[in-house]
Amino acid sequence: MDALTTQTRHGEACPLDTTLKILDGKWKSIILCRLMNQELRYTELLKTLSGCTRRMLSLQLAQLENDHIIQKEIDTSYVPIKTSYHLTSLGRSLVPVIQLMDAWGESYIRALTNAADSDD
Amino acid sequence: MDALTTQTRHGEACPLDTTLKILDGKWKSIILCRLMNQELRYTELLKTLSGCTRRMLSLQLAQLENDHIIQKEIDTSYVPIKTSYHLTSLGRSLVPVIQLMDAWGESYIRALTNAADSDD
DNA sequence: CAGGATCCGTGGGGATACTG
DNA sequence: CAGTATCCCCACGGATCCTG
Repeated sequence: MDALTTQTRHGEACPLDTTLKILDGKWKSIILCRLMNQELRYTELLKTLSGCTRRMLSLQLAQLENDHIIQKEIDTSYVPIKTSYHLTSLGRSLVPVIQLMDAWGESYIRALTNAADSDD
Repeated sequence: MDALTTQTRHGEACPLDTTLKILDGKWKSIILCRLMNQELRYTELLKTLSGCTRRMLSLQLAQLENDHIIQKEIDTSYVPIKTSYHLTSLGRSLVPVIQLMDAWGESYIRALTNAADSDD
């Protein structure tokens, strides 16, 4: 538990905060969900993220790549350049964490729903 | 894995995103770390968060309370009002999630450190 | 002691246009 | 196709002051 007592977001690295930083950002988590089971192209990804601008997608992808969570593959062999994104091994190691967070979110939502039901 | 395919942050609830929203905020995660093993007073908490303004602390605490993660106790029995904060049962259910995220962050940092070492 | 109200700056993100 | 560059706005958060 001592590792959790660090200062956070203002000085030295706190492991928990590192994780949050990597996951945070308007589209990071859903992008990771999308890439969890498959490789995807930039435009493919964009189409699955309704509401996300290209600028935003670029920024989020750049950050994830910079954090070594995803990797970009560029195919310049023919004219319309094709790029694709897939998880790195580090990115894959994040999957169980994401799954637990997702599971907790689910039970949280359920708990609140039940509480609301039994309330009024 | 289907639960992870929701749209995120713009429409209906996505469990993973729910978790991120609850944890996100400049001081949320570290506040939870602080309250993990003990109940703390407002000022006590503030002292452990160097750089956090009182306004910020109030906002973060209000959000956590609103999300039913922490609970506030007010003691009006004597003049300088004393309030204290502690985790709710929902908040306690978050602890294992936080621990996994922290553990992953730790291994992530280690991985990057090693990579940097072997690099240059 | 534990906040709330107000004022204000600044940077995150949208819209749009341009490029290899 | 897959981005980058520019402009611009508003919401987040700091500083300061007020209150039960």
